[in-house]
Amino acid sequence: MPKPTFFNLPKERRHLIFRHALEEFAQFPYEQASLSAIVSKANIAKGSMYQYFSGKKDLYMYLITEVYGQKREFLQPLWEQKEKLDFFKLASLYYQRSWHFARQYPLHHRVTVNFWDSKDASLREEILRKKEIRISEFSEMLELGLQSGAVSPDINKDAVWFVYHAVAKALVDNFADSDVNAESHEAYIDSVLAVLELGLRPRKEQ
Amino acid sequence: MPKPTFFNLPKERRHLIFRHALEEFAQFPYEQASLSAIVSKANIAKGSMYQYFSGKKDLYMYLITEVYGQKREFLQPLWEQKEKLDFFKLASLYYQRSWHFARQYPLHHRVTVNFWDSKDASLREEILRKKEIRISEFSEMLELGLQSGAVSPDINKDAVWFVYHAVAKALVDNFADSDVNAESHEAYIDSVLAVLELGLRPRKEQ
DNA sequence: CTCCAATGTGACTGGGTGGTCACAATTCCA
DNA sequence: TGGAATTGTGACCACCCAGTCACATTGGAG
Repeated sequence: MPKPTFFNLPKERRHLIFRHALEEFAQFPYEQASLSAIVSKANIAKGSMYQYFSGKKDLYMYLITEVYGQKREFLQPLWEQKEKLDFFKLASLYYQRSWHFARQYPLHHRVTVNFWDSKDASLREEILRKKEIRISEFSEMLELGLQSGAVSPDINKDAVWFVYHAVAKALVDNFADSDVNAESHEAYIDSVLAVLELGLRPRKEQ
Repeated sequence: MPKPTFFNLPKERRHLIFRHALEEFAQFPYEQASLSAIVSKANIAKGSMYQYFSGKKDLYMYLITEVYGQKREFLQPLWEQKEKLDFFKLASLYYQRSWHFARQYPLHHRVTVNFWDSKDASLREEILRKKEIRISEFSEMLELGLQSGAVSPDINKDAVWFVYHAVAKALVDNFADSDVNAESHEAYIDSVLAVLELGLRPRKEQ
């Protein structure tokens, strides 16, 4: 939690700090990121930083909540359509939009990736908390798919979550910084999701 | 490449170094791992290390090739059966065995995970090289599946590779250190692979 | 204008890092 | 046994880090 002093700051100064923290933690995982580098690039005295935050981890956690908050806002519109669309269409939109977020805010994206990959023990619980949220959102989506009959009732739900989570992570991680053009990557995302939808075994129907 | 001196060493001393390097690089990614910690735990003078290796990265690359060599040996027997088994059976065996490797040699496994996740520019090319190898092995497997008719010809091959790679990575990474019992995790692996085989959409046949 | 609280500052501390080097110990062969 | 080549050593260097603290600056209320 930032100290009260931080919130008294003019918003441009808060922005300055946010921007440079974002850059540093996008480039390096928590342990390798350097507070000294942040203050030096932002032209802020080291001591000032410690008037705003109790330490490196405090700054980091502030950044993380801010970044995830913005990501949530970005994805929000999608959830409002969840009743109207079938599972596969919703999944497609969801992962398309996640990729667009990564594309539009590459620094935010890299921060979340570094955070997610972090092995630091004291960060694990926060990571697990966020994972729980994702699981429950996905479960809700999947449940709707099952009820509507779009998704086969024979499958193992945990396994489905696992597969989608793994694939989505790879889909976003691996292409955020590549210079593929948007339409072709959107098509690629859909062809990956088609594999999950139809399976590898040939289908006799249709 | 280690210096000649290293290979003149009695093998128990080489083992000593290997063991402690393994532990350190299993626990920390390259940048965070400490050469000082390795020499101190192994009771070896810092200077000696620099008689064996030209630096930290040299030691690391030696460790990486060693670890991947051992993993390759471990998975070798599987490839000899590739002509006899169908795609899905082979995939199951392959990922089962990968998991067993991670289970049996957790330190080796963690080293490979840290290596794979590394963002260091000078390590990237080595990572890409290893990725190419995996891709070509998998493509071979998939081609056999297509020829035998076990795999639908309508799918996008790149997308299939992508999906399997992502899922396999998650499957091994996330459960290597958990204390699940072996049989139940083997079953879980198969249920995840079943999702990929059959797809989420209900099948009318059967 | 005065005074005091809030904010800004950067030299400094203690600790860690990879890498070096002058020298000591050992090994091996003539 | 002598002497050269190989191997072992740890104090030391320059650098970087998170965090501290005594002090300077600012700004607003009375």
